[in-house]
Amino acid sequence: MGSNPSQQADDRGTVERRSRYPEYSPSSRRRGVLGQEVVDYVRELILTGTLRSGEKIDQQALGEALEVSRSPIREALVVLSREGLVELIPRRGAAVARLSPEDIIDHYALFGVVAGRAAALAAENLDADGIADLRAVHARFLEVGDTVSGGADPEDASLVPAVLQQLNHDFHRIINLSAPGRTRWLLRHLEHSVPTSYYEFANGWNRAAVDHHAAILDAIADGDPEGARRAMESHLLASGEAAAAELVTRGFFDVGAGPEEGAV
Amino acid sequence: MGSNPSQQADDRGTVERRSRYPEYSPSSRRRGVLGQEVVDYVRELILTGTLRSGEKIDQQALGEALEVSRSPIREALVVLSREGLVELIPRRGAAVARLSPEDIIDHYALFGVVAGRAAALAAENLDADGIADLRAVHARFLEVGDTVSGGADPEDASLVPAVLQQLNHDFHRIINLSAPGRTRWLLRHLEHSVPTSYYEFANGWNRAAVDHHAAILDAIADGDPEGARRAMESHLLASGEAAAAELVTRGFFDVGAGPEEGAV
DNA sequence: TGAATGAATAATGTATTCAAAGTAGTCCCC
DNA sequence: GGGGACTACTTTGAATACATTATTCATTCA
Repeated sequence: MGSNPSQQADDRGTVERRSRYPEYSPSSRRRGVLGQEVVDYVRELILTGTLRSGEKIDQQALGEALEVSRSPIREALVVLSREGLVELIPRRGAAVARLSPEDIIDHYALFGVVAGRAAALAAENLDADGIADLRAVHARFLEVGDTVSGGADPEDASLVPAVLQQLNHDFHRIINLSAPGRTRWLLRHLEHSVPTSYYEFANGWNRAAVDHHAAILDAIADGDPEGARRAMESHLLASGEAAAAELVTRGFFDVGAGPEEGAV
Repeated sequence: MGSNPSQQADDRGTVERRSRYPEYSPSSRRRGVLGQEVVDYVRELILTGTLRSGEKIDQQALGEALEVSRSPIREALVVLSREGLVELIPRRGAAVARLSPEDIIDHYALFGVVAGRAAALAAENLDADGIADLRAVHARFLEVGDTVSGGADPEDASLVPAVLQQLNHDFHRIINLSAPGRTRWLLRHLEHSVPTSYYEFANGWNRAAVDHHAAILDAIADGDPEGARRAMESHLLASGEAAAAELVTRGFFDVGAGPEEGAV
């Protein structure tokens, strides 16, 4: 039988004393996309703050936690380094990138100018159906937003952020669809490589988002590219400020530093 | 090639008595950066058109050509796929991305909005020294540009594109330096992942570039962020059109032998 | 006492091996 | 003669093995 991959992690008795990496249950592990799976896992750890800024990433330990070899781990780290979430230093391994609040704000500003281009194009090209879709999403967005500020059932309220998140995503997606392929490609990357989605709608600032979206929608419906661009840019600038502030309060930027510096 | 800016060669100044020993840079193959070497090699092949659009990339053959194993090859392909130069299909391998002229134009437009942001910031923040540097580079640019149109020594003229290329790079670099880190990071990526630098100054359109640069310079010197942004955007839009046209004439977009393709 | 040196240890980068999925080509059946 | 299924070969993705470099830690010398 030789080397069976499943016999590598038979030592279940060995409680992971040093495992910094949460357990991972492979939903359905397909060959050929293992690296992508690792990317998603590590990105989640970084964006949620489980792995701290500057913290070293141990390839072997990570591989053991996910029960994969170092090959896909390595590929994943390369991907994340290209996203700017991981710093890769030759012969010295990988560490979580040290992002500052300014980086987050800058990132959103970039997001803004690119999404602004998409919005301008949408103002020029979006057809009646698209605008109708946009209106529908926005109406629902406004509705759910009012629910939360109207002191609704708290049990219900816990779901609100996720719903808003989804609606927000839909709103932007409709706009972005009228942009050319390369622009959409860049927007996807910019969206994924920042701890955006996790916190944007956790607090009350979605009220501002509603107003911003309204302005964007109006400009697009009016066929006003320049107005749409400006509205989208300022929307994301404000989002960036809010996100950075939120991340500060969550200690996202606290440095986890290198080895043996856990205390204090 | 020579472009190995060594990531972030920052704070090396910490005391270090040993720092007086000269650095030894092995011209031979350094371990630890093989992947990067492969990236540069393959990117060159793609951007110069040696590898055609859609052409399949054979990992093993590539590894034999470079005398490395498939591990660094694989990492390199992941990097290139994130740059959008290579298409990676699970279980089916890698192929040169199928870029269209529209993609190139779109890419330059993106470059434009991001570089436009940098230019706007430069108009706000660039100090007198920076503006002086910018003027100096531009003057030299203009001078060399006149040389070529003034029917200079043809032997000399063959060097002109490279010089213009360098001056162009310097011009933009000065501007970009006043942008925050994340913006510079994105600009670097946008610059590298397109067959820009190889052809931009091969023909006479540098005359247009001179005018554009002049407009950008004026706006920055005047402290006019919006004007600088617009000038930079239209500069890169024009550059994109020119680059796409040039690439068409060079057959860059001709489809090579891929899976179920070509076969005249 | 403290820095420098060198061995021991750990982790990284690269090569190699192995299993599974893809591809091509042939043969058989209709 | 054409189409589908089967087999043999190729190539990929992942695991393991190996070589080299970083790091740690104890020891020595100033």
